[in-house]
Amino acid sequence: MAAIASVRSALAQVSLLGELSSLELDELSVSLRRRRYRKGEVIVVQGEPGSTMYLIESGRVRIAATSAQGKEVILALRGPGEFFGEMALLDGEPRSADAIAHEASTLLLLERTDFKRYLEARPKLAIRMLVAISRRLRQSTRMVEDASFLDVPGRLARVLLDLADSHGKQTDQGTVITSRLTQSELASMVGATRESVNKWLGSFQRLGLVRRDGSLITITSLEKLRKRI
Amino acid sequence: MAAIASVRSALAQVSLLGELSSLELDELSVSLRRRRYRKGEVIVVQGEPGSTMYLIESGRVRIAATSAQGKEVILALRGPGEFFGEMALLDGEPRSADAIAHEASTLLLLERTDFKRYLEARPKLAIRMLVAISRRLRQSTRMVEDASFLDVPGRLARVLLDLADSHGKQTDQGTVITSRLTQSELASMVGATRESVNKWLGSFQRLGLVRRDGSLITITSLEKLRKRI
DNA sequence: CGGAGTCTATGAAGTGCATCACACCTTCGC
DNA sequence: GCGAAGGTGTGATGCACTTCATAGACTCCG
Repeated sequence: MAAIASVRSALAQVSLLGELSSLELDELSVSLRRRRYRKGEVIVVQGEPGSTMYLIESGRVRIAATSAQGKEVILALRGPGEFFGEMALLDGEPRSADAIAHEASTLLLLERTDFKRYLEARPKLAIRMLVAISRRLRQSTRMVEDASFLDVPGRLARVLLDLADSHGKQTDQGTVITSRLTQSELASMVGATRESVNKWLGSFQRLGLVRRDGSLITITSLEKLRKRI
Repeated sequence: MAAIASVRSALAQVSLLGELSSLELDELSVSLRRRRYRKGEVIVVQGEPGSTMYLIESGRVRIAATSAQGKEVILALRGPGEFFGEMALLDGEPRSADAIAHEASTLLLLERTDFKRYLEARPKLAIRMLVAISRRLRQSTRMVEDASFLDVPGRLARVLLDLADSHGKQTDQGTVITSRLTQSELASMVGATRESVNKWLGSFQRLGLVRRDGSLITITSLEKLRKRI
């Protein structure tokens, strides 16, 4: 179990924009364990039973699923202040996806029994979680819509805009996507092949919608890219 | 406002397999309004603000989204005992999809203020909702996976099996899908064209996986169909 | 009843995207 | 600093699925 003071200070920077308030985290902090994960380390694997929920203190975690043929879909990238692994804990079903440390990360672990206890005692916390999960459901439904309404360039534009939103930083050049992503990873988010993503990224660049320096992508015009959806 | 006694009796049949327990519904019943919808009537439209949550007393409701080009995706079919419309209410965002009465239905309406009040006072209810929404999220992520892992026949098999699960009735012939669905509607659930669904349904029938009498589909072997995914 | 509207069936042609193949480039560990 | 591994760039070929076209069957209600 992590020392309360250190957890609390760690949470200070997490809680501002996070999915749980600092007050709620303070209360939880006694039950939290902290653990570091190296880049690429597997945190949770699809299909296994799970009794732990994870809070991201620092780093990034990739939520993904792998097909029988070894193809991967990236369902979400989660960053500091966000949580994951709550579903298996709530409905008792096996883990619905894999979670992998996308970069070196430190996570705070909360066990089912503690979680349930807090949840029952604190209606506000439960409502907070309801709101957070609602948002996820909303995002997930939009992905379903996009899969059937949009073609590859449209879905790519969407993914880039979403990344700009969640992992973007304003600069004079435009909005930089701070998470470094390979084209293969982008492809797994888009639901397309690496080759297609490569082709369309090139096209977007030629149209002046994005700029690329190495693997770093900058969106020069969010507006124009939005029209490309 | 519906009379308490009548609502309670109506809820009796709803609550057994439903997403909320009969106790919870009893408490809610004073705040519920009841309303009938004709087949095809629009209950909620995507993009509008919403402050009402709906409980299905009887009938079926189709949750769907429509693209700019007029194409429709059916995200879910909900039946007696299930609810919908809770998301806009929880996170305050506009409605994420349309809701249309798939057949003549009677719904119980709950307003945001009442909903929030109950939720804050009753942690058990909040947890119950968390579980229900978790399950939805799980289903939604699986749809995202399927969209990228499976081809049309695979997705069709999946949809048929899901329907057998949620709207199926065991008979000597196999599992009958009780909701009458046109091939166009099936196509909107599968994420394919009506023509493709037609073709593959035919193929499934020739292989002895399903049987069709008019628009009624019977799955003769769940096992074999599962292998076809 | 009959005819309009909707649903099913099926085949021919077109296309967006995956697959395959290969060259080049970058990065990082020994 | 060099070799291996992983990432990028780009064309050639194939195919799953859509689109388009057309005909017949069902159904419902005036």
